[in-house]
Amino acid sequence: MTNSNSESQAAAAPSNFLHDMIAEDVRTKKYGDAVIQTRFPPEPNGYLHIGHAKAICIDFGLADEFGGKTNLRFDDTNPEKEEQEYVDSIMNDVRWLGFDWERLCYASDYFDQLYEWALQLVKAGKAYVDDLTADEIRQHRGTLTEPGKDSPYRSRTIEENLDLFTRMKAGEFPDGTRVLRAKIDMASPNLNMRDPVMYRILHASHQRTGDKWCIYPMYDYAHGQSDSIERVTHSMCTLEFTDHQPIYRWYIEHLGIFPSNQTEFDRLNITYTMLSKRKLLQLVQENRVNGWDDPRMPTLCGLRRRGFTPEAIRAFVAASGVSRTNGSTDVEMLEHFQRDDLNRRANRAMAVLRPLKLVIDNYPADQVEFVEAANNPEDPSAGTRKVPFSGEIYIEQDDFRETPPPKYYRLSPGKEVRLRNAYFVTAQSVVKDAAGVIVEVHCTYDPASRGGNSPDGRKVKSTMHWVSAAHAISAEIRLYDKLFAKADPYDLEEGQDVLDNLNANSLEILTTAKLEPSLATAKLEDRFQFERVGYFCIDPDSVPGNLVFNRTLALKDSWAKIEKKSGA
RNA sequence: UGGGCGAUCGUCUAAUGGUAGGACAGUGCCCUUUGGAGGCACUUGUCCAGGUUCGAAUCCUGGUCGCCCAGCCA
Repeated sequence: MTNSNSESQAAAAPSNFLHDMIAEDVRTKKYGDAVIQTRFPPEPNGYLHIGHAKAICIDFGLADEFGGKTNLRFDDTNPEKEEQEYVDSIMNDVRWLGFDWERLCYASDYFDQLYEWALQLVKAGKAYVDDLTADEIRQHRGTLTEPGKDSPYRSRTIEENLDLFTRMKAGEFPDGTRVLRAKIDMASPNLNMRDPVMYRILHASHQRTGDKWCIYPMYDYAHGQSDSIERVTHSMCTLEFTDHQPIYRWYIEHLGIFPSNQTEFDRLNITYTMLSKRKLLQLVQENRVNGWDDPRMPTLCGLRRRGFTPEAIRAFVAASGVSRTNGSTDVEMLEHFQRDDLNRRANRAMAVLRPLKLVIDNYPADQVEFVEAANNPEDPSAGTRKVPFSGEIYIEQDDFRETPPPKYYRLSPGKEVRLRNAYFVTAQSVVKDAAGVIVEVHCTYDPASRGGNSPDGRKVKSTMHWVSAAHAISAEIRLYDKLFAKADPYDLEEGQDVLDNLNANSLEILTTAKLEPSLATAKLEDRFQFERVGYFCIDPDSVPGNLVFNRTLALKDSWAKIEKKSGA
């Protein structure tokens, strides 16, 4: 690798407080000679979204930077919400994003150990079985401003606690009748320390442990110890867990086990985007979208189907940074990194989304020529292709105006433009239907301008894409817009729900598009730039002969901007 | 209103007592066989008030504002 490359890479690895912290821990040998160990700990109760991508990049990326390891650990302590389908999708999405784990782990792998440790805490008088109902526990917990009250069962003897907890495990009691609690401090200003529940009774079958257990550990009782078992040195999580850090440490200290350390960072928020797993599930269940992988979804599978690339997502995450502030990154930044990536990699093609017939009156009848077109002007190694041209072609309806507005450089009566890679044409007349709608434009071409240049040096202001009518293929085109109508989806009126801010026009399906014939062989995962239009990919709904393209993103459109300004 | 966390261009983020910088967005110009891409330029910021210091975004004090916590969810 060249010097300048490594320099630019060092510059690209942004300094942030997590990086600095680990660098310091390495410098001071906080963990001796042990390697840096991190983990990505999703609960398999939904699909991963772009917010998780940030956590993944942090957990895996930081470990990588310091020569460490990262485990993928499923936080599967709640059998009522978790499913194998989610486990599978999560593994798939992590790999797709470009990461591979050192070990695949499950919190449920540690259920036996966790139970032994619970026994240990009971024997030490640091945990007790509580017979209070959920409601009574809540009442005893106190409020933000008032301390809680001890449960009447808090002072049970160790023997009684041991007996009861053993019988909880043995399945002697129905769901919800008893819990095991840590004996900490009911007056703590931190509500998480007011005797947190360690185990609840749940006669539910677990997707991995089956019916072995009818008591399941709570997150707080499982997470830190799972980290400890895996000898995780740096346990990164999002800010809302900051208040849990004391309980994370309490269990580790009182059990005397490997001291993993938790550090929190800010969640990723993006404008016009909602990243609540619960609400995303609701969108799916209520069919407000077409599944978890609907291309409008911020899920990784949705973004993938939409045509987003792991490279762009990683670049976006790196650029948006990590801190401890609550903010919301402009969705334009995500779009920028995706366009940037696709601009360099995507082959070009011509496709007319909303066709208007253009007839070249002086073009020899029945003549067909093949013009050469660059596959990617950004990358000469992508080569060229031949595109059929004839006297009847389709152009974009937007590219013709009978009475052009100011600064409109495209085709209008008497105006000469270039057809990309082909000829100069001059509009002569229009044909309208009974309703007065233009159905056909007639023009003449300059045979000397083949390839797109006139030998006399004549300039044109505009270059337009086109598709030969006789050679065009048809395809369904799906255009996507933002899923939410408001930059902040949670900007709600009284009584409104976040789903009331859904953008009613987030999907538009075009069925009359005309595409250049080379696109007939497009395959899943192929990505294209339809010149002057946007980036597109093949949707899995495609079948040979009946192609479906998804628009990943539109190209930036400075004409639309001009038009909007003059219209406003 | 108890506790915790935070506050730097419109947005995200650097600067770790010593020139407030980058990216996105925006604006203007140049260039262009994509009104794409690219190039150049410009604009805008340290929450407030005091203090320490030769010097403060950074340290101190006091405010203000925002986020999180009262699941047998994670």
